[in-house]
Amino acid sequence: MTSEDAATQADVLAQPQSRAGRNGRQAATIYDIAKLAGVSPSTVSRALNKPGRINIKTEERIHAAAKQLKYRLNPMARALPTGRTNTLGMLLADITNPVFSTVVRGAQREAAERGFTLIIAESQESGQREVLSAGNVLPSVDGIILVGARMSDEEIKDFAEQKPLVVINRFLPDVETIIPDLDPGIDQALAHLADLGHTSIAFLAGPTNSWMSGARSEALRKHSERRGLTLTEIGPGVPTLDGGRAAFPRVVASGVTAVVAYNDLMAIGLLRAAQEADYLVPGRLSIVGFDDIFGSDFTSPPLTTVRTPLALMGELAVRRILAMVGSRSDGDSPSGASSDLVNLTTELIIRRSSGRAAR
Amino acid sequence: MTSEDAATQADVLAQPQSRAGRNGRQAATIYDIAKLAGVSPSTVSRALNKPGRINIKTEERIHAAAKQLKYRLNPMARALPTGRTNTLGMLLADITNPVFSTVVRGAQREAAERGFTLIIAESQESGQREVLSAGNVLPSVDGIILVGARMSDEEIKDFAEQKPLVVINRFLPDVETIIPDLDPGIDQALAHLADLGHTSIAFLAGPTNSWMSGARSEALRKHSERRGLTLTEIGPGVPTLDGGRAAFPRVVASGVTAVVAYNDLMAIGLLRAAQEADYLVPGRLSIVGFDDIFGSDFTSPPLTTVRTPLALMGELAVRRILAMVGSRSDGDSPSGASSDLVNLTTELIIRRSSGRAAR
DNA sequence: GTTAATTTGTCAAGCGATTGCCAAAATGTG
DNA sequence: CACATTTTGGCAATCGCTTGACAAATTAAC
Repeated sequence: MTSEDAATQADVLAQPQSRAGRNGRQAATIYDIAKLAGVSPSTVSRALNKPGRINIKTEERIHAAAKQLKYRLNPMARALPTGRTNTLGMLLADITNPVFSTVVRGAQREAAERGFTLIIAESQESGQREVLSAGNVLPSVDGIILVGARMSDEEIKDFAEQKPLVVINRFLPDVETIIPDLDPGIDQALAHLADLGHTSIAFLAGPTNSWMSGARSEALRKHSERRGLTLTEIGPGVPTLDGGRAAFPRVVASGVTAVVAYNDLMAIGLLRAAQEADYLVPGRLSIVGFDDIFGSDFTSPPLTTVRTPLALMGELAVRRILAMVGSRSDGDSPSGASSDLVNLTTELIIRRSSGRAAR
Repeated sequence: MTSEDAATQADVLAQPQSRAGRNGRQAATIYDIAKLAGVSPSTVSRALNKPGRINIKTEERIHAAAKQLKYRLNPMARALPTGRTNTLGMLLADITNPVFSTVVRGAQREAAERGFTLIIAESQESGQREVLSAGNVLPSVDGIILVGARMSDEEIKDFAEQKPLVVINRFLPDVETIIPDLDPGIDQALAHLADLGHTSIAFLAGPTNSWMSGARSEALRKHSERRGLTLTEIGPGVPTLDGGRAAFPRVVASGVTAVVAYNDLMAIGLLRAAQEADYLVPGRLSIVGFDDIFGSDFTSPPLTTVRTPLALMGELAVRRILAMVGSRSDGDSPSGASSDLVNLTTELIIRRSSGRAAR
């Protein structure tokens, strides 16, 4: 056995264990291209990434070879030396909730447009699971978007130190956040309710660990005081149809004529409970939701709700992250990334679940 | 200086390492652990992946070091030598459609449970864009799930040769597919309609490039013939609320007393158009949808629809892919992966958009 | 025609894991 | 106590791509 034979055999052994198993014609690498085009791999890499760095003719030859071999860059392999994965992670509290699907949609489209891939993970409303998931995706993404984070401020900050991170629907000092301006929508809602003669209203709160529920409660309190309305808080409750449903008895007991729910899901749940109890909406009870999710205009009566620019928020989150990622290496765009040309405002959508107050 | 001192000092040295840019204390690697534990990197790798392969005491020491450094495995780095990414790609025709969100939910949960990550991409109902996305995610996933694929059979097969692939809601020979059994639901729907005195019904078709639309049309035709019902097909149309809305005039013109729509979105759109035109549902027109998406029971009247086990299908898709991935290397589970203990059946959910036929 | 400046492409060292092969250490056997 | 086994851990190559440093080739300048 000559040494060449030995090499050959070693070579054979080194082959990735019969990777052509059940399926899998092997993907072409830059080495294959290099061989075909008669250049070195590094030249291929340059031809593909730094147009102009090498001779135009070889560049063309390389591109041709790449096409011929149906070359596809391996993102994992690229990620190793560069540290950039071109992937973003999005953590949702609950995929089931249409609110989140809308945010995902906005984010996904924006990410795709910028050539980024979106990974999604769900925490199922648990802070613990959230920390876990975040940790899991962390190494494989360039940035993380938290939607309705359930973990603690410290935990979030901890992650924010490791990778660019933006939080949707929750405020945190020193962390990029995306929060719509609640004031216009809430003010309109309260004005609308006051116009209809309501003087005593209730807020159907969401989970305690939801920052946004607190914010809505707060804003509601502020504006109702200003308008001289009485505000009762019912809850906390789970932010789902069932959560809204379950609150119905307490709503009735509270004696209010109007309810603003933490979100549309709860509003709709409440609405249905009311209907099942032949409790007229809006005759005896006006209901206002939050977010204007898909389907909130299907109900009967269609839901009056404070619309939140969900898709836009997802989009914006991606843009922010990308700005952070970029400025990390390029040091290019002056850090004024947070300057929003976009205005994240809320507005009241009046439909028919709100009406004149019963007396 | 004893070796313990050395370890301690190594500990100190292992700190910050100044690579911190704008953010980013550097993630610990197995090399860091190795240094801290006083072993070689390969030993660390073994300790972490092949419990029992090394001495229990060193293994413990390594685990302690890993915890101390908050070690997190880098999936990219692992993917390179192993070829396995622990990531699955899911391609949707349209994220906006609640049908798809439900499938995503099922898939995401199952994937998470099995320790896999889900990447999602959207083709926005375009075959071209779909091929592109598929190609893009291909190198970074262990398998691909296509939901409502819009690309050609050949293109799908092409991808199927490169990576494990399963297709939801579309049939293709020689490719793993997940398709619910339409017969029970459709038969029930037709029986229900016939019972109510309808003799002439219409199918509101979806896009031509949707295999599922064809399948539903086909099954409808088969069962209505058997029952002696007249079936008209209206369409094709876009599978959205607007698509359903747009079809209203043609439905009226066709003179049928009942319509089965390609999906709930179209059904709901049609329903709303009818209401706006004061065309009574179900008084003058009965409407049956498909899928039972979120919100289809919110409408008024609530939608009668053929339910599809969407979440289950997503879940199953993940299980299938995982079985394929597994059998590729392990050669473990006998290829009877396709044996479904699960039954993917459809059933009619009777609500109030269907009623006695007008004559 | 010689030297300086510029282009173009190759070398080789990583990135963070995994793994076959082998040597040293520990254990068992007669 | 010498020798055969089994454990345990390290070496080094590899996955596919990027990139700083440098040499060869080409072009420009004098």
